[in-house]
Amino acid sequence: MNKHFQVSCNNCNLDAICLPRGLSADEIDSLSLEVKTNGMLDKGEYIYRQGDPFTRIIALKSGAAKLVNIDGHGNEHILSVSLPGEILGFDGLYQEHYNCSAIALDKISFCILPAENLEQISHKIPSVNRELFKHCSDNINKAQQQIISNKCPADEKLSLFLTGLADRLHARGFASNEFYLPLTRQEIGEHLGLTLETVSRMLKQFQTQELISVNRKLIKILNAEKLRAIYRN
Amino acid sequence: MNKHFQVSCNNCNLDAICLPRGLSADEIDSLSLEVKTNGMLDKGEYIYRQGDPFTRIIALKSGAAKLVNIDGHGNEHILSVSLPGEILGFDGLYQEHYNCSAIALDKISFCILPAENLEQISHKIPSVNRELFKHCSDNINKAQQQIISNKCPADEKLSLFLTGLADRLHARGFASNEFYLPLTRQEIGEHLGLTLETVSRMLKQFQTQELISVNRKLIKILNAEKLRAIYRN
DNA sequence: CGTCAGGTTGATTGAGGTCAACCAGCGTGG
DNA sequence: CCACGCTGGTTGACCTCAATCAACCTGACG
Repeated sequence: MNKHFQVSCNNCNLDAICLPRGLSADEIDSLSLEVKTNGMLDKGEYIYRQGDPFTRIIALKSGAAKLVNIDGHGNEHILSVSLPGEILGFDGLYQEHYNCSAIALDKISFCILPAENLEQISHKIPSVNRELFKHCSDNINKAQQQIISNKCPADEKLSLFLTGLADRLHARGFASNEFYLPLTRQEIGEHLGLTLETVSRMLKQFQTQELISVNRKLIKILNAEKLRAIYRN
Repeated sequence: MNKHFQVSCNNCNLDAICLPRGLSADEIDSLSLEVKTNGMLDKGEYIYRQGDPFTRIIALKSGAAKLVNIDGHGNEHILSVSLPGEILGFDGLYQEHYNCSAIALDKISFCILPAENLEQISHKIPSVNRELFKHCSDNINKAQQQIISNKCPADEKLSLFLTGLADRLHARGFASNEFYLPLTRQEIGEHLGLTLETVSRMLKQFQTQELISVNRKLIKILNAEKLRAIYRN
């Protein structure tokens, strides 16, 4: 029975968050056969590029990535930060070309669902189809939250960003009150619609309020309640 | 052969934009059997409500709708304005509850794809499955564009909003240089992240520059080129 | 040790929010 | 038919938050 010696869906520790969520053992087995599990990239490398033809859906296994769009003015926008268990690439389905670039923030590993297999997998395993839709819907929800949080003041933006990140890390079994944030101040700003100076000042402010402590890119949340409360006013 | 006397996918004038896009005649026939085509609502009525359990996907047939999310502060955010041929409701798939309310801006008519039929349709007609994914992806793309355009100055926001609307109307065969915008200044502001006063001032500015003319909610685009150029700086 | 990217801090400015007054159109009821 | 109130819209004065510009600091690395 031990057909798969590599780490794959059926022995992956992310099965509760990633595509296999809610699938039977048999279904996960079938899924595993279609998924390539050997994606690896170093920090700064591209998983896919804005404008590239759509060739695959990606499941992030370890590390983190950013989705970056370059607009008509040449300005970079970080649309989202992706964590292990999240599925990237749905943005490319509509126009058959990716709408943004996915770039590794860390050394990352990931699984690949080739576009040409998508239809048959969906057809063969209806529950995978359902999960793909759910992840797609999750992307819509996250983007909508992003739209909303982009309209609030700088301190609330940063509070939402940090607590949101902590929650997502927690859901994946990582430490959530102390984590390494693999983004520069510039990048945090590009994500939240702020300048790097404002990000720096807000982080300082949170530190003097003893809500967090910051050591370069290591963030420690000291008072999660009060940090969350910033958004609620 | 004339099995369907009601307006349905196989005799709908939106087939090139809506779900039937790219389907064969037979496939459209099968799809028609699963879709309820008799949705009707008056201005201000809810198609679905934020928090409601996910029960259906909606295809807007005529009129316009807004997607509204009410945030933790009680503030309304208009996530998008929907036009005929667009598919609403994917936001509810992930959590099995709608993430926002869909509200008629006009007298509208729409088609309904009941959630309980979704999986079997997708399975029976793979090309419908593909189209559903594409529309889902389109939603992601539009949300991402929204995130980006929310970061630019007020005049660029309004320019993007008006030209984007004109383009979408044009693609649906409507007049695109003169249209009725069924939103108050307040609502335009809630969509673009501006106050109603700023919206009013920007509309005025565009009028004095003779880019548009405004009569209450009737917008006439006088100089599309220059209007577009505002975004490009 | 010099260089350079990333980060902090301060001074100044400006776009857009806020507050407030006022106006236009419109349905209602005396 | 007009007075009334009400919603939506416009306009002006003022203020605030975060952008901008600039100087300087820090740690990593060749």
